[in-house]
Amino acid sequence: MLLVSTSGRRVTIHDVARNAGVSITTVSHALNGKGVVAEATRQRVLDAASSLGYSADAIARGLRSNRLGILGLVIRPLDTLDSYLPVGVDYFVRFAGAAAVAALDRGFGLMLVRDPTTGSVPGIALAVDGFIISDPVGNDPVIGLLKRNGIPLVSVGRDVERPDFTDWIGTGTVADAAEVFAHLLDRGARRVALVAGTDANAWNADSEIAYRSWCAGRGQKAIVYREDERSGESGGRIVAEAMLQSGEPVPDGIYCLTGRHASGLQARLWESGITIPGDVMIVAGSDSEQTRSSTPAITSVDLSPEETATAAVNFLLSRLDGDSRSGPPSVKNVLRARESTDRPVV
Amino acid sequence: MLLVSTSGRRVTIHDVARNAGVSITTVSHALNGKGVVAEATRQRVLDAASSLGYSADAIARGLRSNRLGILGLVIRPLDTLDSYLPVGVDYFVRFAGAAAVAALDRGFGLMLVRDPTTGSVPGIALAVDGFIISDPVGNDPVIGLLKRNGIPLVSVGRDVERPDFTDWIGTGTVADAAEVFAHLLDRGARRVALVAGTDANAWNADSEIAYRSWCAGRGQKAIVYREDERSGESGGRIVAEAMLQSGEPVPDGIYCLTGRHASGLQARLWESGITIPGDVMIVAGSDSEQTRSSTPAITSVDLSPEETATAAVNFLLSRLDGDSRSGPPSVKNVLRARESTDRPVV
DNA sequence: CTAGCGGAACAAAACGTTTTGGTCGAGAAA
DNA sequence: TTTCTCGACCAAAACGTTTTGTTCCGCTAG
Repeated sequence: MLLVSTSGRRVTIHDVARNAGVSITTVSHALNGKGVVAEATRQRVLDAASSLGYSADAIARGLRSNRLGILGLVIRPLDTLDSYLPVGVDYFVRFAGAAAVAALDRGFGLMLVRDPTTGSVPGIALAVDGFIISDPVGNDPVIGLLKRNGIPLVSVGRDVERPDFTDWIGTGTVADAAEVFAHLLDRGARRVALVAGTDANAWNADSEIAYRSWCAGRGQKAIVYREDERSGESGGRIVAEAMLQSGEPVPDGIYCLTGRHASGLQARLWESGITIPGDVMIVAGSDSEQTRSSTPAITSVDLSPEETATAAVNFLLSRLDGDSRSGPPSVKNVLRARESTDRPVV
Repeated sequence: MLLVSTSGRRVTIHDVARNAGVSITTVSHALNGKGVVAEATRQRVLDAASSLGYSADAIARGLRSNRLGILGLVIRPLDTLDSYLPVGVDYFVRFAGAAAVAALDRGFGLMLVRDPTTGSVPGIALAVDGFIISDPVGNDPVIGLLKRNGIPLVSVGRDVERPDFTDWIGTGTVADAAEVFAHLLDRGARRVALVAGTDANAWNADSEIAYRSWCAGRGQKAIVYREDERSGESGGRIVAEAMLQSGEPVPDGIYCLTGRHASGLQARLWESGITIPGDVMIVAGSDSEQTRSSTPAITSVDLSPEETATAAVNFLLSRLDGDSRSGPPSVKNVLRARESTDRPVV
């Protein structure tokens, strides 16, 4: 005997119950392994469920158990723009994509959300199970909003002005910087400059801190340029211009965080007769299509977006499971050496 | 008098009702403009709601009205890869980002979903209000699955093997091709080749159709190369190699759909002493960081991801509103002329 | 023989909405 | 006066689950 669902409607737990000749309670228990059901009954329920193609309605389940099965993702650097123009797109699409995959693998969906503090947020945005905030700015209002609403969250990169918030994943910024400086030093650089962005996030802040302390340790004067992330290659050219006009000798090693800046910077220096890596070596802080395809190709830090995203998802889910002990995972990035620093080690 | 919510719990419609001294029915009606409520009462309810900071629970609403407030997005070309490696990242991140923004603006969230036909899908994926499928493959199983489940969907680019499915947004593929060929012809190309990808989507298929019919119209022999999208720049080099080895003269105009192929193709030709645009002109079918930053910069079709995504969201939402008349919007792309075709018009 | 226990099942409550189908008056039409 | 209509409001059902509390029954310990 096979009673099909009552009508053309979605097949519900009631249909399964009727089919298996038990109550809906028993069905729920059998399917979720909750109560105590006889093995024979359990089998009967399972059979009925699968033959009917039943799967529990996620919304109804969400209503009852306050678990929707969705994670929210806010990529803050993309919020500072009017449109989602390609600023370090390479990194962010890989990050978002990998986060989606990791979430899916764990049975969750991933919802892309724009800054939920501006204007009206779809109510659904605050109904998700937890949030990942990528690269929060200082004292980030998004973190404030979510905390106020009691929504679990985890960030990628710390909030530099919120020391009490510790649920963030380090992105190896300081270690990366150290590796870059060592790389440049090994190849003979003696006057290393830093080109940072202007967003108030941990990447910029911590890179600069690492740089200054490295300078201090070597007795070198710190040379720091800052340029808006959004300005892209032309911003890199502006920095190059500033270096050329500064009256000081051009640095012989440059750590330029943003890939697009690095590309423009290199192009401009090249045009003014400076050879790379002969006269100046350049390292970009974020590997991208651009640093790979520049001529010469630019040595870059591969920020491991896939690993970072997966770690972020796992970290958030462990928090959701009530595990508040486990510390944040740490991700190891790797420096991709290319022609822009292709000099013999001294 | 201000009665606060009963406890530390979420503030519900009951709290608002109690505060305003009306029934929850009236609150619901007042807030949604549904029934008929006296203006004074409506005000009272609105005040109570805002003073309590009430907003309806999206999940409960979803359960009752079968509207979750989420749109699903599946970017098919990203599914053919193991990881979300940067294949035309430029286009897709802009597309996904713009879709998220457009959805948010209309009060919806955007959920990123991987191919829901493989493995177990989170139930929530099938609970969303509608789907956007970007660049479906022929007879796409994802479209099949969604249709079977009665979930509204819209695709970007048609399913080439599903002529009965008409809810797709054209991406101007044929018009783009025509413009490209005219551009090349105007600048003296007489032997134009097409380099397509291998994915079974409309972009590849329709571009080739347009190309062959253009060839037929001019009595030119069609020269078509196909190369896996995933192979990136090295794939472009492989095609260049094939052209050089073919025994035939190298084409004097090349329409290469994938940006990364175009970049590698150009580099390889250049290395073998062929000048661009002098000997060969190249046009890429998809504008990207790469085509912009190649040397020489490559003339490309700007696929207008922002406009396309916005159109897709609007189209889907109009379908959700039950408007089945309005045809799909059409998006106009623009050809960005650069150095790779910088020859005088003959 | 009876009280107690525990396995197996179920009825009903709960989650927070929206919607259906009322009730209750007051004024208009007959 | 009676009947209708309509504005204003509300009680209860419904959405599809999960969870709580209960019942039933057979068995064992006393």
